[in-house]
Amino acid sequence: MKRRNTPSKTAVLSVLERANTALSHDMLEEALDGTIDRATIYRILNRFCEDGLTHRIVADDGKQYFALCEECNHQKAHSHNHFHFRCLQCERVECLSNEVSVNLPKGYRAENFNGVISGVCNRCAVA
Amino acid sequence: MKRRNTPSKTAVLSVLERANTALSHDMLEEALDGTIDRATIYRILNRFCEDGLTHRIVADDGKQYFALCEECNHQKAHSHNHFHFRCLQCERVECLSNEVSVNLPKGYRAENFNGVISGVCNRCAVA
DNA sequence: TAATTAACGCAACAAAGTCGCATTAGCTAT
DNA sequence: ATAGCTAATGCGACTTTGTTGCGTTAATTA
Repeated sequence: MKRRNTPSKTAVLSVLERANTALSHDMLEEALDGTIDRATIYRILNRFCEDGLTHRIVADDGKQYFALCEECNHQKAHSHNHFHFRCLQCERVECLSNEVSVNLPKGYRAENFNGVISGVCNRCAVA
Repeated sequence: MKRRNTPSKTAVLSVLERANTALSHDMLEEALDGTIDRATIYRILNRFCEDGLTHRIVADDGKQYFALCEECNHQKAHSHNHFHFRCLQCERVECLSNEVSVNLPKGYRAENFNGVISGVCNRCAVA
């Protein structure tokens, strides 16, 4: 099952590239002017995650956000141990550069790290 | 709008007390043998969160988990800056004691911390 | 250029959570 | 005790988020 290049895939990718934030499905759908079907967008995003092109963040609003992660892209063993900040006002979800290490109790094996801090970003704080 | 003591509220509270893990809505519903209405459970849990009795964790499965936090209970200014571990096998969600401090960029104001690590817990790892 | 099959669009579905509304039942003050 | 106020409940409908089945379309490759 090799991947194919389709206009939809290219379009989603370019939206993700232009935004330097993590995007939710509905943000993408809006950016794409509703030209691509809901299910298709979800499938494209899931494929991106499988291929390690993007990573998935589940924010405290319960929604999935997708961000392409350049650093992790080339090194296959990606850790993604960084936080994301979600602004409650402008709803932007951005990566925080801080790498965080949490040491688990003995015998625990980590598979996925999901850290989100929500609040007000500096742009919205001044306004 | 003062709170009232009802059997439902007491029941939910006692289930949360007995479990020393965070529980999702459906876990509670099951533990209560379906005696309490879905909506009611949700409302009780939301009230608990408002009152600072429990805190809400949104895990990477997109579901809300509720845990009563004894330490934070008495001190009103609760930070909750600790991680939670969700086992992909037994589905238990437990608090990790490590307090984590993430320093945000200048001008950012944190309102909520939501850190979840999923993987395999020590009980399930041996099995 | 034909064959293969990944990707698409559409529709239906599932799960999680919320909300409106009529009814019930805690609390409080008589 | 008891009457009155209104918080809490149960039911149903609804929204949102995400997935899946299926028939069709189109990207690759030989």
